[in-house]
Amino acid sequence: MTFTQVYNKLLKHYGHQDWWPAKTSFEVMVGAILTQNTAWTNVERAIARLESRACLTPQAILDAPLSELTECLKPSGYFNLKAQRLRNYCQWYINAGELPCLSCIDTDALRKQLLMVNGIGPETADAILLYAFERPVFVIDAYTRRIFSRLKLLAGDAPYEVLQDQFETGLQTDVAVFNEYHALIVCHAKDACKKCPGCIDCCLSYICPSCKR
DNA sequence: TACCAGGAGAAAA
DNA sequence: TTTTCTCATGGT
Repeated sequence: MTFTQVYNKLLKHYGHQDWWPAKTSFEVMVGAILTQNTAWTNVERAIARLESRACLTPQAILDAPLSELTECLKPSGYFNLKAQRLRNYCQWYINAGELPCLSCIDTDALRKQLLMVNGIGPETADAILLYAFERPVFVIDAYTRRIFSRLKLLAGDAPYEVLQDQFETGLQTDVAVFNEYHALIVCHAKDACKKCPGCIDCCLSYICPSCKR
């Protein structure tokens, strides 16, 4: 099976996902940081708290007392860590001139800048690049490693950039496809057999070796 | 009760 | 250089 064939099967099975679930590009950025090792439902609560306190702008996040910021972030877990990471990101974002200036920067250069912000790793940087800046970069997450190593399309333990390169060369360079594909992978992973975390359901013609479903 | 969730960075080996 | 530990809440 090829990357394109998997994509087509997932799309046919689950339909369009309409990602990223956010009202603004800055909200996408905030969500990308808050979702680190955290279920999205908890991130939604934290974002709602930020919004209710008018803290959903970069300057408001920097101006808010740390205690208020951590209080907003509590539902998403790691609140002390994420408060600092969010502030680091907002400081960089404002200094860099925000969306109008950053939109003019080459994707590779922008990615390097993002990775220099403490708290922004490869996956978070790529989620921001793809879903907020609409750049054609493929997001590799734990689900992608698990599913595609089981399909024997990837080596699950390979470095992040190696896997990303394999995806990007195996697909047409298309922001819309990269956007949809990652969303479908997450959707599929959540839908997979609950008794056997990580197994792949029948829509990919794979029988879980543990549960024999 | 235990485990997992849309990771990243620091510390230890 | 690679592996392990820490951060933390909420749902199942």
